[in-house]
Amino acid sequence: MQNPKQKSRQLALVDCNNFYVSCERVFRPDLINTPIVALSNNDGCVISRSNEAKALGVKMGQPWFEVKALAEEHGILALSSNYALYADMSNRVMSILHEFTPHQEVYSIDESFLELTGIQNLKSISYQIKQKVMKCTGIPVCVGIGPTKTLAKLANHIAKKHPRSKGVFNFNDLNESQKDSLLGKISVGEVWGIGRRLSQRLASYNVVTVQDLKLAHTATLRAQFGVVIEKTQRELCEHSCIELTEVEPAKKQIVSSRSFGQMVTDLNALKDAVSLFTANACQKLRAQNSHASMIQVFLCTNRFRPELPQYNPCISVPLPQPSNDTVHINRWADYLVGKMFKEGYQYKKAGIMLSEISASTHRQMDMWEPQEQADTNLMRTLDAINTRYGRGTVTVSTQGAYKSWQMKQERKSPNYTTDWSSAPEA
DNA sequence: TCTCCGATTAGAC
DNA sequence: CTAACGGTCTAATCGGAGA
Repeated sequence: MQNPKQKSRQLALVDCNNFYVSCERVFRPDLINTPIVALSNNDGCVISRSNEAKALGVKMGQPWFEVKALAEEHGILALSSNYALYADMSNRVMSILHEFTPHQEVYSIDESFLELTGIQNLKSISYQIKQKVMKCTGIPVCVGIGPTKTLAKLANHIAKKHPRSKGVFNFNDLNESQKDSLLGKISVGEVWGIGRRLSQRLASYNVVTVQDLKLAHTATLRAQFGVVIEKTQRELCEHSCIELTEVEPAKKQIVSSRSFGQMVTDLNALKDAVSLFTANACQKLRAQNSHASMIQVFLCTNRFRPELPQYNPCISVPLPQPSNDTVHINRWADYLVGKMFKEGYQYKKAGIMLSEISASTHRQMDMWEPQEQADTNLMRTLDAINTRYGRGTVTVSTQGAYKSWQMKQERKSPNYTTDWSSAPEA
């Protein structure tokens, strides 16, 4: 029996356009019409493109060195990613969206689902959302509305793609035959949850368009592709199976790792790098009020250079008791790096993973090992300073090895929103 | 045979 | 001049080990 309330559900997916690039443009309005891209860590790959850059054929995820010639030819400007800036802009956008409904799921740095069920004149509300976000943050967004998350996502895709929609598309406004014909024109790969591999495999079953997937034989689909796709199909049929998650669940594992700007051969540099990763991972752990009881540390050589000797060691250790103390966990991490390290390899990446994560509240305390209290105060202070003045302001130790592994970021914009000294001169 | 576990796969952004 | 290719996270699934 279908719940009649569910039928009239109105879910919006608000997605920022070309988010990282748009953030950069807020502080560099002179770049409004130039083709620009933002690069991943180490200036490795293109991860955000302005419309002009897309039009010139720059692909998402493309390695920068492949794009370089094209970029020089057409004057495409590349910027190193500035996550402090993007996170800050994201927070502003998300809090504005929150003003339109109490029921919001912040799905990613640039997307939010909003429950708008029961609200009248959705079209006008959607334009108000767009305008308010633009006015208050300078970030352009598109709004897609549908009866399920999957359809809201698809509606957003349509809003982005068709200029006539002016950035807003409501799937619920269509009649049945309009829906059929529209879904028949969109390829399955555009559906949330259907990636490249699945699209390819689906094609061999003659499932090519969204409409094909909607009408596919459910039992076969499930047998061949699993439960996830069955949910997706139901969502396309307007049966909501994926709920709004308004409170972000605590992470079950926390990884902090990074490729280095250069190859690293020195043990102390590796230890230095891992100690910073450990500090970041532990801060995330404390931010969600958790403790971890398993830590894993890994080193990697450069897999893109198969002619060089390869070595990718990885050790995990269970902690005697759960911890979120940077100093404590770093002692283990440091020890593990030393244990795994072998001369004669050029290391390109390292990292730490914290797992077996439990809530701090119901942590088993070991009655024979008191102490701790002093350390948690230290950690609180550390977090406060780093939150106030930026990540990495205070770290556990670094004897200057930093520069030998530091990320390559040759094209970073200033920290406009988090650093006074970066503010443009009046 | 059942269950548990780690590794692998696929997807998102 | 050359070499240069991200980082997190989750859920499902699979195959082997052990009960």
